Amino acid sequence: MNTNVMSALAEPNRMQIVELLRENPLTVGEIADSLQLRQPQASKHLRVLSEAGLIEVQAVANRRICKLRPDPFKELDTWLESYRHMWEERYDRLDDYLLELQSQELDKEK
Amino acid sequence: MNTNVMSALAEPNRMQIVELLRENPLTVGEIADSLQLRQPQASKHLRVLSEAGLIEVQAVANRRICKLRPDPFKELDTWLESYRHMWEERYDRLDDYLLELQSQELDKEK
DNA sequence: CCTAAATATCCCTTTACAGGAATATTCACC
DNA sequence: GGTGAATATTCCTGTAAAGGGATATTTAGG
Repeated sequence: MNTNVMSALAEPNRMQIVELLRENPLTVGEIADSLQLRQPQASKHLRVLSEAGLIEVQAVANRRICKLRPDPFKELDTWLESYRHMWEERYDRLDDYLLELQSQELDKEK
Repeated sequence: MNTNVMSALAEPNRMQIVELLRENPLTVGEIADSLQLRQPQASKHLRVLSEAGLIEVQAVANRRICKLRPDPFKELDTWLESYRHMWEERYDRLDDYLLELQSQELDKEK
């Protein structure tokens, strides 16, 4: 899985930006206002989100409209797919593992 | 969404540990070997994963068996749910937003 | 008890990154 | 062309976190 996406989302302000943009696209200024960020910090966070492919930015006059890109979310969803069996089926291979460890011990006896 | 989980997964080695543990539980030493990590670094990464709730550790003699916990993955899945409409339905409210911006302009005219 | 294996912790150094403040850039509009 | 609004960029500083190395801790086994 792409850790760039993860680190982009690991910063609380950026996570909030993403959750804001879930509703609808917003300009840089609107984002800064909503989250009580200074404009330069908002711009910096948006750049990180953009480089991670999480948002795309469209210039309209002297504003930039930011909107989410579906791709990284799709990828996250696909990635999660391989973990879903953990809770969808019974999944606790710990017992098996303990047995396996034990048999390794037996092997060493020889 | 919990950014602790995100930052835990943002570190490439920890992401690899998680993907390793998807297969089956493993001891600290096995993880270190698999990923060519020195044992102290492996322990440190595992502590971070543990504090984020991503793994649980069970002591068996002088080994620690690490296994994934489903909860954070479930939460991630739930969180993703609210983004799924982006690709499952047609979702491009940019046009709407541009119209909205325009009408704000018109308001200013007065 | 003593030893070796498995693991955790500590200290140190380096690096990445977030925030603050100032400044540069771009654009619409008069 | 000059002005102000929206945004980007730069520089600086502090801090958190990762890796390396050494050491402490726990446990089984002789």
